[in-house]
Amino acid sequence: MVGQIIRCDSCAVRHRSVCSALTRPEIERLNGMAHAKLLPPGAVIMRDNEKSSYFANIISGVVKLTKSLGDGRQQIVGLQFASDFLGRPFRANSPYNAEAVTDVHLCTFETQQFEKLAKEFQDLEHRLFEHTLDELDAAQEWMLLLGRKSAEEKVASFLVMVARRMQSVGCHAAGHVTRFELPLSRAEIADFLGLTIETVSRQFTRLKNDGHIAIEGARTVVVQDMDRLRNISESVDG
Amino acid sequence: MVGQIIRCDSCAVRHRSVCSALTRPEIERLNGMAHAKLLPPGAVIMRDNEKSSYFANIISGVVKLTKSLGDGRQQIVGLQFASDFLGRPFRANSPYNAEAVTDVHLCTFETQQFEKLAKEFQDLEHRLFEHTLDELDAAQEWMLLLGRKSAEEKVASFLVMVARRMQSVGCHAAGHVTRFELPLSRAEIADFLGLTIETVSRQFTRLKNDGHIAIEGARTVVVQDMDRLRNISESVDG
DNA sequence: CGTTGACTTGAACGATATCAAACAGGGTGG
DNA sequence: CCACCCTGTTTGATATCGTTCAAGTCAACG
Repeated sequence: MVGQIIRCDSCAVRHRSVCSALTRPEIERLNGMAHAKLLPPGAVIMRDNEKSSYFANIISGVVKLTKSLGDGRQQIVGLQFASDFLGRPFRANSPYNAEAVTDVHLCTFETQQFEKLAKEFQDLEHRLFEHTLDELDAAQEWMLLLGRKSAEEKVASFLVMVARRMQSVGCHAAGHVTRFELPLSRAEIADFLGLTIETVSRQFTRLKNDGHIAIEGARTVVVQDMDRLRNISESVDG
Repeated sequence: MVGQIIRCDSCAVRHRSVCSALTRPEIERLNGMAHAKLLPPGAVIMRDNEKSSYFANIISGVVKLTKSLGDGRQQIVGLQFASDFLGRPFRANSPYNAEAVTDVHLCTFETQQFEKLAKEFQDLEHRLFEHTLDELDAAQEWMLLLGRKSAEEKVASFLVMVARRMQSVGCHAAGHVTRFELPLSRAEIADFLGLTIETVSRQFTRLKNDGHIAIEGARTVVVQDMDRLRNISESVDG
């Protein structure tokens, strides 16, 4: 699980992650403090209110960030994909649980070393800042969804978001059809949208019956018309 | 409305705002580029998706950040109080509307000048970063509320949050009683909690009938037992 | 006073939750 | 290879919470 030293040169997200802020000599330095980690689905990466000993870039896979109420109700407050950064710099404790959703490939850095590096190279801290701003944008967009959208709009929004962030497997050139795998189970989608499993399922079959999507074995979705789906997600018309 | 040059020395939030990161010579420089603004309730400060020409520290008052759907449904995605910072550094357009809720006293900075200053003084950018992290924490906490809490829990959470951020007017020393003015109307509270005006009103009278709070003329609330209210807001018990 | 706007209260409705059962696919042991 | 279970998903029936629609109250103000 805890792997060997990373080679930044051959890193899949070298130019998309926070590392892209670093110059040649700086990346060498980072190289020396990076460790690979391969986690199975369900593996806990960070725990709410507890100190985490490392930060990480996601090389591949999907990570969910969750918060819970005392009685077990849960809410996913963020989904992180390849090239995203995990962990709160300059904070003692994690404000949420982080858990691998798929197989996840991480590139980890010991917190103190990394924060020191961030202080030293302003561009790195700036990149972290930019990433945090993106997270804030996403969070506030999701607040609008959670507070004001109907179940159908929520599910449509979710599909649009996933389609945007997952690599599309189907024929992209041939037109507007897009096929992709859902990284989340129905239960996780429910936790993301503030709904129950049953309601999520019903909305999927509704979208299917209305001809907006096709479903292949619960996890694969084919969007017939992405613009139409986007309209549903924002309730542009009936 | 657009006022004169600010005197940082006598500023009420000098040591709590992002300015606290600045040393003597730096603050002098900021002093030169600051302009006071006094806005009435309802005044629009920034508009979703539009460029804003200035950043601002809130000297006094409350500002709401909102996002809307095409058909008018609205969600408050952030509340900003005295010493908070307004505006998204390093972003072309505002991701939300910002509107004065009360009379608001702002200390504004022209965007380009200010971003230049942030680039120059790393501590200032770092302070902005910290503030953004706080905003993200608040946003994710609110996602849990919007997605998973009942109407009663939402209203209780709102009261706890306001009590924490507004200056308490009542007797604080005498025990657990706390009296404060709500900065938001029922309609605004509804937009903040993802509820309707009617539901908010009903939950207020419920909390009142159950003896958890007293209400004086719609805008003033007296919390009888803050811990009890906090328990309701997190559903610690029945 | 009469009007206005913010808030509260009531009754009926509807969207989503809850409870319960059926279904489907994948893995295991016989 | 099949029967069986296990888990995730779908579907159905009913309940509930919050919304919607409609009055009604109250204080501020002209």
